[in-house]
Amino acid sequence: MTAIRTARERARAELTREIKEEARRQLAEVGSAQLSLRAVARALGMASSAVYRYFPSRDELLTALITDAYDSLGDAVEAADDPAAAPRERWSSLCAAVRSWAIERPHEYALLYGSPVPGYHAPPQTVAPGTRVVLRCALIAQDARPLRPAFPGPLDPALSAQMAAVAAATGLELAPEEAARVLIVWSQLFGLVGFELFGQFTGSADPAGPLFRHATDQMAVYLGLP
Amino acid sequence: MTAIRTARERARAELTREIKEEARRQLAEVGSAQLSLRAVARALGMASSAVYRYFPSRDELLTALITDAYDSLGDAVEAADDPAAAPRERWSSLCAAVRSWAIERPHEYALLYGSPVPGYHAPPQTVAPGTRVVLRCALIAQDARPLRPAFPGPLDPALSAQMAAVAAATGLELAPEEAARVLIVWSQLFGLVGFELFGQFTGSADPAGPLFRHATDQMAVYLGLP
DNA sequence: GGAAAAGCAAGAGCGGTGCTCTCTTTTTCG
DNA sequence: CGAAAAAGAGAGCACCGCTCTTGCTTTTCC
Repeated sequence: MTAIRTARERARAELTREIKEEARRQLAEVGSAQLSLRAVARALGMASSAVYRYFPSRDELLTALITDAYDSLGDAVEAADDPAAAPRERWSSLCAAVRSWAIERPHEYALLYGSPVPGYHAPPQTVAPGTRVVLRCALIAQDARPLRPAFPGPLDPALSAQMAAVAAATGLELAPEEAARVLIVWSQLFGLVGFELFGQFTGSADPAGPLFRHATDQMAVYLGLP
Repeated sequence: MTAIRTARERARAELTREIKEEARRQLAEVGSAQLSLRAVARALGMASSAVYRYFPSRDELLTALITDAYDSLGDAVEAADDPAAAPRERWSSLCAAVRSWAIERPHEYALLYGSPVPGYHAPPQTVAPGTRVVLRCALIAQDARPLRPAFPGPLDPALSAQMAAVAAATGLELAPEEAARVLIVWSQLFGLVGFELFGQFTGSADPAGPLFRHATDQMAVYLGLP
């Protein structure tokens, strides 16, 4: 967080914030691919070329929205998780928080977990905030150790090595098999949310709330939470 | 399938096919939101306005690509499923087929299961071909009955009613709890594939093949396949 | 304090897009 | 054959991302 010293810097920070705010508003209305820098500028009463002083391209603006969204989701998830609660409660709360966040901001969710925006490749700086949710999942699993045994079956050596590397890199105390379970339930969680948001459950589990709660309960059991 | 009688109708069908073909080619290169009707027309050596005689809008062209893609995926999945094989083999083959299909056509996969195309809402005619994969999942489960018991826990009455309605509508002989398990593993499957394609496993389960196989094996157990 | 440097807003302009309209040509069919 | 239907081509509209130039303001530094 760099300190703001001059009035110009203050104005710049303020306007940067306003641009993102307006962009988020339009994103919610028309979606990421229809998000127009010119329209944002118009809404803010400035020339379109002026916006380029703040974001060098439309993709850079989208990147800013992505990192903000990851942070917003991370905040929501971490706020919903009470480390003192029972492991299954923690897991249910996390899942519900992800789902609520997604339902309230479908377009932002799509920005994070839908198709990568066309022609756009996620820059490295979006990686760190993007891991907060899965880290929280892993933390819940770690705090709940020893986990109940999983389905039997040996772990592929390659997978085992990957999981050991992840645990080492993140400092988590999780056996490879446990880390794999975390990744599995994590992807399952977002598979469910994505399917609900993008209409795949239309006509079957519709509304998807009951299936979601049932599925997350089952995932807690699969994960081995006591 | 309406019969083609005149030369004009034949030419129309042929050109319709060529437009879709070229559009698919460009889709693979630049993604759905960058897909340009004008560029398609240019590649085909025709005026952009002429394409509108075949597809009244860009969205209609995308819809055609979507239904084609659903059919292509459905074909691949059904071709990969040998009803005479053991249930777990059937399930593994289905999962592998979905993954292969997706990896070979990431942009088409994104069109189906990524964010809905901006400003675009899936028209009803895409619903039917979109259910082929989940129907095949359900078929495998049905053929494998009796399924091994799931994790204990009562089913929410609302969910139970939804699942019973689905089973009735599709003619599947699946208990509500079993139908719910099918939906869960189905969404899990696409959660995994989507995460791999959209880069969420980058840095952890990377490459994602081992995790994918492990996860699908576990899902087969969860589903209760013998 | 005042000049130089840096930052900023605005406008014009380029090439691209989806889509519509009009005009001409080609094909079909009574 | 001739009318009607279908198809192609081109111009044009409004919008887009992005660049460049032109003035103006603020900051910086001597």
